[in-house]
Amino acid sequence: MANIYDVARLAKVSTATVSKVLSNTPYVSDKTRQKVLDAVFNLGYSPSIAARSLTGNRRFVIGLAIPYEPNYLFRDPFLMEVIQGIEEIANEHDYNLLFTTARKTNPQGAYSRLLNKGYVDGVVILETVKSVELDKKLVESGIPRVSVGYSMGSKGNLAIVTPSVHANDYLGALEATRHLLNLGHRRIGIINGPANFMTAMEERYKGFCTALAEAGLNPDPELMVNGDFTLESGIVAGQKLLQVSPLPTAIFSFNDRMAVGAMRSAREKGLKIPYDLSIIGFDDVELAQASDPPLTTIHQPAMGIGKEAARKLFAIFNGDIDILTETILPTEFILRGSTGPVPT
Amino acid sequence: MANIYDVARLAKVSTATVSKVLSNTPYVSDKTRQKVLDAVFNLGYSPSIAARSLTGNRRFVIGLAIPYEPNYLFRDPFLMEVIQGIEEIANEHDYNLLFTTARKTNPQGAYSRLLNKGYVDGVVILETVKSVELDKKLVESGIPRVSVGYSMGSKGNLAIVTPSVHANDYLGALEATRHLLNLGHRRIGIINGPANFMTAMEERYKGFCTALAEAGLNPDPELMVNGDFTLESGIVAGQKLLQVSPLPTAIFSFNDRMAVGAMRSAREKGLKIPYDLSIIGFDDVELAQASDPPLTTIHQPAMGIGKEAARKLFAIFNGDIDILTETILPTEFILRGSTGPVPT
DNA sequence: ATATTATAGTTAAGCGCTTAACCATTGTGT
DNA sequence: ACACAATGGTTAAGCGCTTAACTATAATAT
Repeated sequence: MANIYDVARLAKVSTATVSKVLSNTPYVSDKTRQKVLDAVFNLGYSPSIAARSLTGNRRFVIGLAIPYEPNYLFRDPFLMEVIQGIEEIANEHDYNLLFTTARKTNPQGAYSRLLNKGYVDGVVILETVKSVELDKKLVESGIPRVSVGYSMGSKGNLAIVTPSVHANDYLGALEATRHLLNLGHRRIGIINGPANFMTAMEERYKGFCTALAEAGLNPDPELMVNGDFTLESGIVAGQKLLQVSPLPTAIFSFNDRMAVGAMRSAREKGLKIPYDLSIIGFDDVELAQASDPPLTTIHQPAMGIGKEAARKLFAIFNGDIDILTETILPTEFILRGSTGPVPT
Repeated sequence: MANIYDVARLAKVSTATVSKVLSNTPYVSDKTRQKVLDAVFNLGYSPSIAARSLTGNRRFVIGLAIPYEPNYLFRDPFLMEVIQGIEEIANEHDYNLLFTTARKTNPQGAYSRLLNKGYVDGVVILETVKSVELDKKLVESGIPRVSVGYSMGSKGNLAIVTPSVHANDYLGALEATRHLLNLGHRRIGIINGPANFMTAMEERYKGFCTALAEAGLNPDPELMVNGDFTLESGIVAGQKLLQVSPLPTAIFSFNDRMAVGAMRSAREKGLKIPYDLSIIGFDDVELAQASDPPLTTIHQPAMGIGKEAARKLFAIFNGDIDILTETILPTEFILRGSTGPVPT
């Protein structure tokens, strides 16, 4: 494997010049630059990050801190799309992604590697409430970080400690609920995420409540069940909701997969969607288009969220950002076939 | 952040001794060992991997070489599950995963980073035919590698150059096709992957042809269309197949997502599944259970494939494996509701 | 014409670690 | 007693890169 000396020798320049060319430092003539580039090409040279890192600079790796069990992560198309967005921008900058998922066993172990200076230049955290602790460690370590989700600041009254990117969960849920209310629904079941799992779900719940309040309604605790975002949990949740009496006429699921699960339970109960029961989801993943009927849902710009988060991280690297920002991306109401007027 | 000199100073020994203690080299007295350990603890010291790597040792990172456009990758639940399996085992060994996807622009660039010594200890390749070139480079670089898919050896008559792990695509497809044939279907459309994309698809096609041959049939070129694994491409493929005359009575899609897409086109054409048209998929991803009717399909042990691949890589690290092995995992026929007797 | 600045390149120190080569004890067999 | 090994520890080179400090030349201003 060629190193920088080989390149320098072949191009008949010093290693410093090679280094300059590679890092686009000015004050290198086009001729020299070309010589170096040719040598790089001919030798198939690419710098060792190990050595690069040692010098105390960039590692060209950004960490992805995932406080989920990998099962959650990899099965969740929404999360995957977020990651795709991150990867997209990272790649533009010639960066690689380092994955770290949480583990029941030795949960802090994986993270400590992330925090270890020398591993990554920055971290994108996929937020859950559980990440607060990680957050603290990151703050201490001083590693640039961005949260996909809600920074601590938007939670309690703490100062914002982590710049964050997320969709407008509140408005999205508000709109979803209003849609159902406009269709005449008054008993609306909701399928929430795991209790105390993430702020986003709390925001959606708030949006839901606000819309109800607008219609002079109060949330009925009997009509809320928790799932774990999987389709299976949606089936169970749907079954639970469909044995409450009087029956809900609509279900608002906080993600699409559980919504599709609920559709399944409804079908098994002989209910026709949307005639007997309306169902609305959240996220707008591929599954939402594939279901039968296609799912009315709230679109989240998943890829955009990921890209935004990555861009923000790079902006922090460059020092050209107030790092305490919170970026909120709009959601979009997507009308498909799973919602209809309340049955008479 | 403390470095090894700080530890050495505090423990009143040389850095060499600290290094020995940390790497469990013999010939250090218990007393000295303890002094060093105390110093390490008090300073919260942990060695910089950058420096460690420079010296030519382990990086605790394995690379994931993904010769797909990220769009393919992240939207493919099957691939994601494979990766989850890899991640699972990597984590057990305290390793992290480094992602590298292919790019139209500068396609070799991303990889060269992977190959760069100093980046990763080993590589898992998600195989496509396109990866052959990468394969060669990896062989040259001598980085331990495992392919999820077919090694070059199982393709032409080349010697096996990369240990590999994959499902028995041939038998899976054979079984799927036999199932349709047993139901009386004689005109079977197939939705293949992108042409010349990966060996796995060729194997499935072979299995399909063999089953046909058993029934005394020949594949009809008109009844094969290519998709790109997405649901959308499945819709298009379905439309194409459903305007061939005489109409196929069954469709075998080489993955589930396209199968569900084809179900959509069938529905739009007013065909009832499985009464007017049988559809069978491949993979058995979550979507297969969620579709209506649930999809009959061939189960691939995606997570198992990933785990196996990772285990194999670690075995190579330890030197306790004949690295030229090919591991084939069984598929399983999953009967659900999308296939039925040929319409009369 | 001279001083100044911009441009183009080099030299060499050092990032934090591992390890071969070396030195200094202590223990063992004869 | 002495040679010799086993044990416990140190010194210093070097991994491949970046970058501050420096030199040299060309362009521009005064």
